[in-house]
Amino acid sequence: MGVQGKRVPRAVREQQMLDAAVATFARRGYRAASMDEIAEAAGVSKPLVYLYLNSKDELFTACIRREADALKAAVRAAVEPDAPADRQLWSGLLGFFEHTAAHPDGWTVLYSQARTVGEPFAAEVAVMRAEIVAFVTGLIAAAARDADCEAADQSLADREVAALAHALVGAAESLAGWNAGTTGPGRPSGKESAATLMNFAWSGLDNLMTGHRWTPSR
Amino acid sequence: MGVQGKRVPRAVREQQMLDAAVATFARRGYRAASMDEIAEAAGVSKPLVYLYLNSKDELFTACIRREADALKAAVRAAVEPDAPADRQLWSGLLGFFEHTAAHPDGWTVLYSQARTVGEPFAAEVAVMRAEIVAFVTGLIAAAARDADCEAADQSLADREVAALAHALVGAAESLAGWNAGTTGPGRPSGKESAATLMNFAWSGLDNLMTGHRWTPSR
Amino acid sequence: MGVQGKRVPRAVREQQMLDAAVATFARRGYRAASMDEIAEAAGVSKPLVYLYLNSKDELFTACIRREADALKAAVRAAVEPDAPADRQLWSGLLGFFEHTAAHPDGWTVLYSQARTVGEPFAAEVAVMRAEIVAFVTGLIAAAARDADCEAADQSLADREVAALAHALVGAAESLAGWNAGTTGPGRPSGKESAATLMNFAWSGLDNLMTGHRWTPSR
Amino acid sequence: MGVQGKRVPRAVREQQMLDAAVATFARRGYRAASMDEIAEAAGVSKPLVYLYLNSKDELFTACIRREADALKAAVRAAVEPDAPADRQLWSGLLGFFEHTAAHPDGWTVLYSQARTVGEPFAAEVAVMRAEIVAFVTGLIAAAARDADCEAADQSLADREVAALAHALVGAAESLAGWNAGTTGPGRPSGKESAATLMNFAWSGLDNLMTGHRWTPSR
DNA sequence: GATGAATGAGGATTCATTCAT
DNA sequence: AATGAATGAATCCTCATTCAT
Repeated sequence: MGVQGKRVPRAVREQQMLDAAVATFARRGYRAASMDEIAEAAGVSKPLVYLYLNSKDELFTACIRREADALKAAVRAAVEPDAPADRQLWSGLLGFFEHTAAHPDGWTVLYSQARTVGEPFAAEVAVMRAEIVAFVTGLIAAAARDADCEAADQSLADREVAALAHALVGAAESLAGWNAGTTGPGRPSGKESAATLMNFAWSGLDNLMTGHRWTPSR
Repeated sequence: MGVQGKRVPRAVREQQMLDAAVATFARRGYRAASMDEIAEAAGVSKPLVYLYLNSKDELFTACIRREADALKAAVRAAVEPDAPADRQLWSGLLGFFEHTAAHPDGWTVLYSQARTVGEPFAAEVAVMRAEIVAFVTGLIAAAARDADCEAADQSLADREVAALAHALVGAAESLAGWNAGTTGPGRPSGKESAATLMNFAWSGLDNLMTGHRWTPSR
Repeated sequence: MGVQGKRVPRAVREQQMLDAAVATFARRGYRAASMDEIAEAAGVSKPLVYLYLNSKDELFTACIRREADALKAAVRAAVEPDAPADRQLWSGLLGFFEHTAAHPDGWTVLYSQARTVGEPFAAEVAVMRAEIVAFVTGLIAAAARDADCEAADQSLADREVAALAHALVGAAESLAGWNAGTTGPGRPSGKESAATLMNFAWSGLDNLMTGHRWTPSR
Repeated sequence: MGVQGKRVPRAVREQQMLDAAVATFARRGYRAASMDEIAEAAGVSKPLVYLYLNSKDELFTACIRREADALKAAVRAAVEPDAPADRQLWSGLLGFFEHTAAHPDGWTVLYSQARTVGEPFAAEVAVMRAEIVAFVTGLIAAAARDADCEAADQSLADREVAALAHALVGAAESLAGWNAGTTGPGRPSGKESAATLMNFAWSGLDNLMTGHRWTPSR
C-alpha cells in the first residue's frame, strides 16, 4: 500500500504518522477521523500505527503535545531576549501569527478540535494556554514598568494587567482562528495581525495607566 | 421510559427535544452525541425524535437555528433604539453576555461545535456572525460620528471601523467562550465582560480618531 | 392528510386501501413497501388501515385473494361455455391477457411478488395456479377429443396433456410477465399474445396426436 | 463463531460469502435477508462481509454477476461447436437445465429475486437474458437453414424466429422456475425438460416453415 | 519492521404496531 | 368513523482494536 520505501526508522515513521494524523484530525475532527484514514494518509498499515502510538486517544494526545510544543517553541524563538518589553511582545506576537499561519492544521487541532472533544484533551490545551498567558502577562507588566516607573497603585494594576493579557491572548486566538479559515489574497499577513493586536495592547495599557475608562453611567 | 406525562402536543415535545439536543451536543460534540442519549435526555423514544426531526443532521441544524435566532433576538431586545450609539453598543454587549451566560450550552453549540463539524453547519453560524458584525459596525460608526463630527479622513476610518468591529466581536466571542468554560465565583459577570470590551472599543476608537498607533519601528 | 371527503363507508374505504396496497406492493415489493406509504397512498391514516386490515400480512393476503379472484373471474367470464373447445381455450387466453394487461399491478403482485416473499403467500398463489392449470387441462383434453375421436392410447395422452397444459400456462405467465414489464407501442396486444400461445398449444397437440417427436438420438 | 478454520485467504473467503449470500437471498429475498444472517451462514463476522463486499447492494450485485456468468459459461460449455444446429440447441438446453437444477439457489436469485427488487439489479439480469436470447436465436436460425435451404420468405421468418427464440427462452425459464420449486421424485430431469422444449421449438419451427397456423376465425 | 485477516461493540435509521381520544 | 402520539425491535453499516505471521 505504501508507495514509499519500506524499513523506515521508527522516529521518522512516527513523525509521518503524526503529520498524517494532524492533517486528518484538522480536516475531519477527532471523532470523524478514522484510524483507517490516518493510516492510509501516513502510507502505512493500521497495525503499525497501533504498534507505535497505541490508541486513538494516545495518538491524538501526541498530536496535541507536538503541536503545542512547536507553537511554544516558535513563540519563544521569536522573542529577542534583550530587547525592550514592547519589542519582545511584538516579536512574540509575530512569531505566533507566523507559526499558526505556517501550520494551520496544527492550530486547528489545538484550538478548534482539542477544546471541543472533551476532558483529557481540553486540559492539555488549557495548560499550554496558561503558559502563554503567563508569558504575555510578564511582558506586559515589564512594558508597563518601562513606560511609567512611578505607577501608583501597583496591586490594582496587577489584576488588570492579567485581564489585559487574557484579552490579548483571546483576541490573538480568535484572529488566528479566523485567519485559518481564510485563504487567498484577503488573508491578513502575520505582520498585520500582530500590529492590530499591539495597538489593542497599547491602548489597553494606556487605559490602565491613566485610569481613563468608559463607564455606563457616563 | 419518560417519567413525565405522555401525550404531549407536538410543538411542546419538539422544544423538549431541542433542549435535550442542545445540552447533549454541547457536552459531547456533534459526533460523540448519540441519538439514543438525546432521546433519553428528552424523555422520549428514539423513533419519536426521528419522526419530528428527521435525522441527526436536521436535528443539529434545528438546534443551531434556534440558538442563533435566540441570540440575535436577545441582543436586539437589549439595545435601546433611541439611546446614543455608545449606550446602544454597551447595552447590546450586555445583552450578548447575559444571554450567553444564561444559555451556555446554546453558545457552546454555536461557537465551539457547529464551527468545527464542517460545512453545512459552519455556514449557518457564519451567516449569524456576519449579521452581528454588521450590526456592531453600524453602532461603532455612529458612535464615532457622535464623538467627532468633523472627522477628516472618513474613508480610511470606514475600513478601520470594520476591523475594529471584527476584533470586538472576536474578543466578545472569545470572552464568552472562556466564560462558558468557567464556573463558580471566578466567573466574570456580564457587566464586567461588557465593560472590559467597551474599554477596548473606546480605546480602539480613540486610536482611530487620533491616528495614534504603535509601530514596530517606533 | 386525506384530500378527499371523510366518513366514507367501510366497504369503499377497504377497496381504496387495497387499491393503494396493490399499487405499492407492485412497485416496491412486499418488504420494501411500508404501511406508512400505503396509508398515505390510500389517503387515510395508518391506524385506520390496521383497524380494517389488521396487519401487513393480512393486508397482503387480502391483496392476493382479491387479485386472484379477479383474474379467475375474468378468465371464466371470457370463455363462451357452449363453443367448441379450441374456441373456449382461445377466449380464455384472450381474457387472461386482457385482464393482466388491464391490471398490471395485480399481476405483478401475484406473479412476481407473492411467489418470492415466501411461504404463507406462495401457497395462496399456487392454489390459484392449480385451478387454472386444471381448467386448461380440461379444455385441451376436450379439444383433443373433438379433433380425433378414435385416439388410441388415451392413458399416455392424459399425462402428456397435463404436461402441455402446464407448459402452456407457464408460457402464458412468462409472456404476461414480460408484457407487464413492457410499455409503449412495442407491447404485444392481448390478441397477439393469445394467438402465439394457441399456435404453441396446437402444434404441441399435433405432436401428441401424431407421436411425432424430436429426439436427441435422431 | 465460525466452526471452520480461521485465517482463510481473501479469495476463498469471498467465495464462501457469496455462497452463503446466494443461499440466503434465494430463501428469503433481497430485503428480508439480513446481513447478520448471511455473515452467520458464511461462518464469519459481519464486518468481514462489509470489508470484502462493501454493502448489501454490492453483495447482491456480486451474487447476480457470479451466477449469471456461471450460467452463461455452463450453457456455452455444453454446446458442441461443430455439431448440427439442432444438436447444438439440444445440448445447450440440456446444459441450461442441468446447471439450473444443480444450482437452484443461483437460479432463484437470478430469476425470481433480482428481477423483483428493482432497477440496478433487474438491468443486470436483462443483459444476461438478452445474450442468451441472441444465442438461441442464432441456433434456431441455423437449424431452420439446415432443415430447408430453399426457404422462400426469409425476411418474415427472421422476425418470427426471434419470436420463437423469445418464447423458447421464456418457456425454459418458466420450466426451470417451477423445477426449482419442486423436489422429490416428481421433479423432471434435465433431459425431460430439454426434450419437452425441443419439441416445442421443433413444432414452432414447423409452423414457421409451413405457414401453418391456428387462427380464431378458423 | 510490517501486514493481511478478523471481530465486538455501538450508532443512525426504519418499521410494524398500539393507544388514547 | 378516524387520527395524532408513541415505541420495541430490527437492520445496515462503521470503527477501534487485536492476532498470527
